[in-house]
Amino acid sequence: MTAPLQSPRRRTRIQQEKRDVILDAALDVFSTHGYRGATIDQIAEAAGMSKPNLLYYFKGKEDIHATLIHRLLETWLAPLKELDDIGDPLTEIRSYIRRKLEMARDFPRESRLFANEMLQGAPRIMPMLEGELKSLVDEKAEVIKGWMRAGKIARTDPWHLIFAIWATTQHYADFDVQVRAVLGPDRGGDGRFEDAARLLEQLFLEGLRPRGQVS
Amino acid sequence: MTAPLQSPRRRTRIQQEKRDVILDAALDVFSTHGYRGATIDQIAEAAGMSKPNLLYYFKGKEDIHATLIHRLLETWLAPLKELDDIGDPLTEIRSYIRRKLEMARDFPRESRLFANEMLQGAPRIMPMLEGELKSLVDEKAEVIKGWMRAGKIARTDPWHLIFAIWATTQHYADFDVQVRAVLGPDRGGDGRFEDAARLLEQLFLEGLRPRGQVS
DNA sequence: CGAAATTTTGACCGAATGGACAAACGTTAG
DNA sequence: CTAACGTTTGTCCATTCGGTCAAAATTTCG
Repeated sequence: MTAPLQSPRRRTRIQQEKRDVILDAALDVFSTHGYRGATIDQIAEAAGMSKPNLLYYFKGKEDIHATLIHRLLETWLAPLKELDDIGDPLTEIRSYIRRKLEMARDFPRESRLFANEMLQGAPRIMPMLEGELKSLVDEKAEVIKGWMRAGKIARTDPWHLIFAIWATTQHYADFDVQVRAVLGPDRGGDGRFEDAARLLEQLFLEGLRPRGQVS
Repeated sequence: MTAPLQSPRRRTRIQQEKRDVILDAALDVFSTHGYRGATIDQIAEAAGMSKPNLLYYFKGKEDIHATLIHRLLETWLAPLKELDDIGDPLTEIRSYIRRKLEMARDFPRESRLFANEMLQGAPRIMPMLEGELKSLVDEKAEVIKGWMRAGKIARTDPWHLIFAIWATTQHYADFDVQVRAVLGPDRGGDGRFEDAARLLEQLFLEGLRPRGQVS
């Protein structure tokens, strides 16, 4: 009867478990149908419980989605944060690409949830894009610029470089169906991520190899 | 009273016009909310007509969406088809990137409609992906392989190379909000496509510059 | 055990949804 | 003018939607 939702501390272990089950089911539904296309009934069924039961754990559709988005963003920016000023630039970039590609492989639903939000015009996370995300990217762009000034990598636009890394890696989560369909049953298996990694490493590392100007 | 829908030939000019207005409105709605998230009322309002009036021109929601998808696919594959065996490989690839980037700039809604379909698992165009698209990509991959064998460009996986071009260019349509937000009001203006073009050309052309093996 | 708290559910509600229909409106050619 | 055809809309319908509620079932704990 009492509402277990607002209190900062989740009480029972059951509550935490059920919330996780719901969020997992909701991630399935939201990531494939978007916010408006998803229904609570669908989520409830996927979570193996009745709709009122689900609404006992979450205030409503919006609440579930917000929780999901919030969780997502925490892990989403982690790889970029790790991009470090110390260490060999090209190694750093290769590591970043690797990490992003692993995320596309291991958390494709999260990637699609994010993509859906973008396609809809990011109505729920616009402030975060203009705030936290922009700050982080600007900061890392400065790091990359430093590498360019030092002649460690070729000069180019750091922001668009980051976009290119995002685009190419997330593509394997967001457009997974297309990738599989085009590669066919033979090459579309688990090996596609290694193949992608090879191509992307060559592309970015060779594309960024320093040349020309002397430091 | 008579149904003007099924006959292959559209009769009046009014019918053609109204259908175009509806499709334009529907493209807005479907591309931002996905199939399930879009509503006929929404489309009708965006098209400036009543719902029954809209349903006079199209059999239903499915019909509108199918027409839209069908139209989209015709123009979507055109750039890749133009990728030609004749001509300098690097120039061909640069042209292809340019064309794809122009499409992201000029037809972002079409790109988002396609992206939405992918996120949903491509339920309505799976056969086309495995058929027409795969054939075309396989064909062009052969062309690219020829260039590699001839030592014109560096050896790499042609399929994933194509994926990388798709991903990076369509990113500017599908993730437009994010790109704008991160670049900020100053750099997020119209110039972002030229900046993107520069980065992508450098990335792909330098990343693919032939080296090592002699032909 | 048994009482209190937690969890689950069936029934229900108003609003929105995709769609049907016939009546009304407009246009045009004889 | 008017009959025929094309176009538009108000009304209606069954279903689904997000969400509520009180009662029932279950768990927890003294």
